[in-house]
Amino acid sequence: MRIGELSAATGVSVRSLRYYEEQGLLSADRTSSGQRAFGPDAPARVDLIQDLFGAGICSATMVDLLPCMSDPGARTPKLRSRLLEERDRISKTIANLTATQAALDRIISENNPNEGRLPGLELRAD
Amino acid sequence: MRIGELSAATGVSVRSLRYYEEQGLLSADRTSSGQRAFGPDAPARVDLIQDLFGAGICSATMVDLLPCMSDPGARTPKLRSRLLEERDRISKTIANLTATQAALDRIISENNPNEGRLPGLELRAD
DNA sequence: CTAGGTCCTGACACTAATGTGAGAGGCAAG
DNA sequence: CTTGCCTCTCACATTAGTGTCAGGACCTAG
Repeated sequence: MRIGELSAATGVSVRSLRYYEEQGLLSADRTSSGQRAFGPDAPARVDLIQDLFGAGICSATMVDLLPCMSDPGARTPKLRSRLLEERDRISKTIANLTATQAALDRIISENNPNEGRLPGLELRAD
Repeated sequence: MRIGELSAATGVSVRSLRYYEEQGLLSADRTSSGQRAFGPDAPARVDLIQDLFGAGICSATMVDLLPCMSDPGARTPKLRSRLLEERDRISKTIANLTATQAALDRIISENNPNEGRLPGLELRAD
């Protein structure tokens, strides 16, 4: 699979895919002429990388974590504690986001007193 | 309240406070000599700003949103839809994070088969 | 063989928030 | 007045991921 195909398959830019490889998140064989040749599980790998990026995990951390994600045999105590640490960080982020979302909801309902009411029964705004 | 006090009160660096003011997130009077003088609600405002930053809302968006957060009278249809949009974005982020957290949990339990077991009853690792 | 589309590397730009440092001025205590 | 700490502005650096451009090499269709 060439890089353009992988890009099309995942929706991730060619530039980013090269970056992922550079960071050691993604491995690719090379053809004799030097072009990248990705294996069939590359798209799933890219999807996973994107999810982890979305969770705010940086590439350096991913480099540490990824080996033990696909291969439980790669577990070490340090790696396990690293996983727990990240899980914790995500938990805290979720808690913060949930609180912020609740705050926004409060503001939204203040700003829109008709929320959830039937049309035609709007409150007067003034 | 001078900038150093506000920094101490909130745990946010002086540099960041100046940045918040520059971005229009935070207002400060000036003394005749040009030093910033923050009002008594500045700490709460800074806390709010920090929460929103934590939720991944950038300063430009905050500039739009903040006026209608403290003042429901500032509501406009555009502002309301902006609020809803951000609330939605946060919802999606929470969903993604929750999924990622679940994935990490799965990996953690694979990596740690003794999770939740009583000490002394560990499974053999090999 | 050639033309067009794809790929390569390398380098520089951008964003957004924050760090850091320089040089200058403010202000309160001794 | 001086000393020491705080503040001011300006400006450049950093981080991480991504965009974009340049110059060159590859490869497949015609």
